[in-house]
Amino acid sequence: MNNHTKIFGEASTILEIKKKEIILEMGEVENYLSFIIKGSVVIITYHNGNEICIGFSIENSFFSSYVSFLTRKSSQYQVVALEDTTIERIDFESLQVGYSLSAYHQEKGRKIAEQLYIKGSQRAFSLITKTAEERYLEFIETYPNLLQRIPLKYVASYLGVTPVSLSRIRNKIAKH
Amino acid sequence: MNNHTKIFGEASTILEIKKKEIILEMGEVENYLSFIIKGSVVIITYHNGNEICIGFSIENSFFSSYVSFLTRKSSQYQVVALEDTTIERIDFESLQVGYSLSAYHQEKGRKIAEQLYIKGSQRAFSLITKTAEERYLEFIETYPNLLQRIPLKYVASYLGVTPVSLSRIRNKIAKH
DNA sequence: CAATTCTATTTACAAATGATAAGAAATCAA
DNA sequence: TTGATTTCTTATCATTTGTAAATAGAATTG
Repeated sequence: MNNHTKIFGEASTILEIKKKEIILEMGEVENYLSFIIKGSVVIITYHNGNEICIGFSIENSFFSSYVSFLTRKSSQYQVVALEDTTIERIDFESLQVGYSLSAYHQEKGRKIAEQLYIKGSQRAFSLITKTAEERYLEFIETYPNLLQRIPLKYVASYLGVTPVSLSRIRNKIAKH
Repeated sequence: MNNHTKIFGEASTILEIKKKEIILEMGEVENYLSFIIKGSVVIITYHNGNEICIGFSIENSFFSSYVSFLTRKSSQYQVVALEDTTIERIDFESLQVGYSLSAYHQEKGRKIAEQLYIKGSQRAFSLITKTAEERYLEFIETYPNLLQRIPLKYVASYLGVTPVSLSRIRNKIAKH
């Protein structure tokens, strides 16, 4: 990963994270906007004792507990590395300094917000319009081979179903 | 509405829309980012012949078929006025010109994207973590008295259930 | 390598939601 | 206002999904 050109410029830092390492705890304020150079992370929350997967990010995409980052309030989510992962990240203050320096940085910040909006919006669209089975097939399209890289239980809660239900869906599809 | 200070400045226009009027057709490219001065709009799509409500916007909030607006691709959504509505809106080109003129405009654009992200993200969170009943109660909290202003069927599909199911939920709540 | 822990599947039953149809209530338009 | 249309509720039955428990399979750790 030596040929990675920094996304955020000088103010950012490169970080290596081991698999299963917690990048952000629930309740903390998210202080970073991050870009994945290699690996994958999952954003999780807990509800009635169940682990619920809010979203994944893989190489060449941004992640953050972004609402916490934007609002400076404590995060509803935990962020965990699913594999050994390398990220580039910039802290909130440095980013604001960047914004204040130039329209270029403002534009970059806007485009990241827009990109994250598009991703989140497609998620909500799927949850509303599609069945669990359709969402599973869509997941496979969107994240080819991620299925082989991470535990199924995350995929299940990401799709909004239990692991048991996902198992039934996979079984049904396999029978075609 | 004469005391409305323009959000987008000179390049924007004020528009009055009658109830039930279609502001954007499905398949068209969204050319505006809009701010509601008075009234409400609903963003709709159709799936398997069913009308599905993607989201509402009410006075003092922004709306757009935003993914279409950002990507310049045809809109998956229709936008309709739920009541007689007054909006201020700016077209894509003018907004880009604004962006190119100053960091101030870039910042404004970024903040709108962030605000829309936060709204969308809370939606997905609710769909994943909450039951239909909980989402209904949350809806009432988020949009007090909107229930009295618009047809229930939109609320149902917004919550991700059928009108029949919503009716059962309301019945159950009323019995407490 | 063995033991332990974590994941995934399967089954049986319960609960929630969907589909359809019928009728009541509300809204709209002439 | 009156009739027509749209919206909302209720009932029935089918389907999906959830819960719990048992088991099998993987992965991890010492």
